[in-house]
Amino acid sequence: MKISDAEWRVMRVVWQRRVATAADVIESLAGETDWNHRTIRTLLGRLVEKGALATDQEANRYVYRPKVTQSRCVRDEARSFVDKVFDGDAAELLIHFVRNEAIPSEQLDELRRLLDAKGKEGNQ
Amino acid sequence: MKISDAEWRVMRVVWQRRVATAADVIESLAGETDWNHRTIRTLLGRLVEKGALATDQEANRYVYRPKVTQSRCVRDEARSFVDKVFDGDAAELLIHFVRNEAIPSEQLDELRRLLDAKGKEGNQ
DNA sequence: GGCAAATTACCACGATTGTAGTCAGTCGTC
DNA sequence: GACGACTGACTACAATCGTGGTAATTTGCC
Repeated sequence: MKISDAEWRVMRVVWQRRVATAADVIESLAGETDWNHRTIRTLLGRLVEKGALATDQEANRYVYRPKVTQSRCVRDEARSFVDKVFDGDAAELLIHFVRNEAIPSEQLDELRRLLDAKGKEGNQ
Repeated sequence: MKISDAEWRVMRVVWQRRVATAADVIESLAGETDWNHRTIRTLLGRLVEKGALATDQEANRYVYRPKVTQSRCVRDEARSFVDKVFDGDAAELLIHFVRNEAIPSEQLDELRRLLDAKGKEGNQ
């Protein structure tokens, strides 16, 4: 299941709120985008078709909730990104980002801890 | 300039060889894909239109060479990926990958060195 | 020197994506 | 109880993408 750029914006809102009506999503995105509300409704509909969201009827409208987890989608998306750009070599991607992106120091520390843990686990 | 998944396969070949004829690319990809040679020629043409490749006429055919650097494209692609999936937070991406991907130990070491260097530079 | 193979130029076609519009029902309000 | 606001259903439409076909030209080879 392939979630497009615009659809990711919508999914992130629903993942964050856990459930949301169309109006909720429209309101959440009003600050970040200038999308017409119809655009957002279209995206919600497509996400339901794709199986990324499920709906519950409530009164006269739908309540949307995620049918796939965010971490699952992140994994898939990351995998296809790394396949495309780094020919599947995730370590190359990491090296690229560490070299090229500003990283706050707490997160640097967290990364060091993760790397150390990974080193110790026998790096399978 | 947006390079599609299929186009990336082609670009990676040209970047690696620095210059390549269509036949070179077709041969290089023969092992990895089962694309028709016409497909690859179409992709090469589109990449020239997009300004990602330049051509030099040589005898009766073209020699393609990159017009954009790989690192530039990697940066752009990585940026839009991290915007889409992690809302622009590159550190979150790194943490995700370190957690979820197997990384050979030499690359773990390299990452540690990079992190240390980054920590010392005053993490701007 | 004629023919098969390679090459470029141009066309095709269905799927997906971004970005809405129309139509028709429902519901709260005056 | 009429009307405007909100909602979902369906439709639209151009751009991009994956995938490849046709036509025309060149060219190496027999």
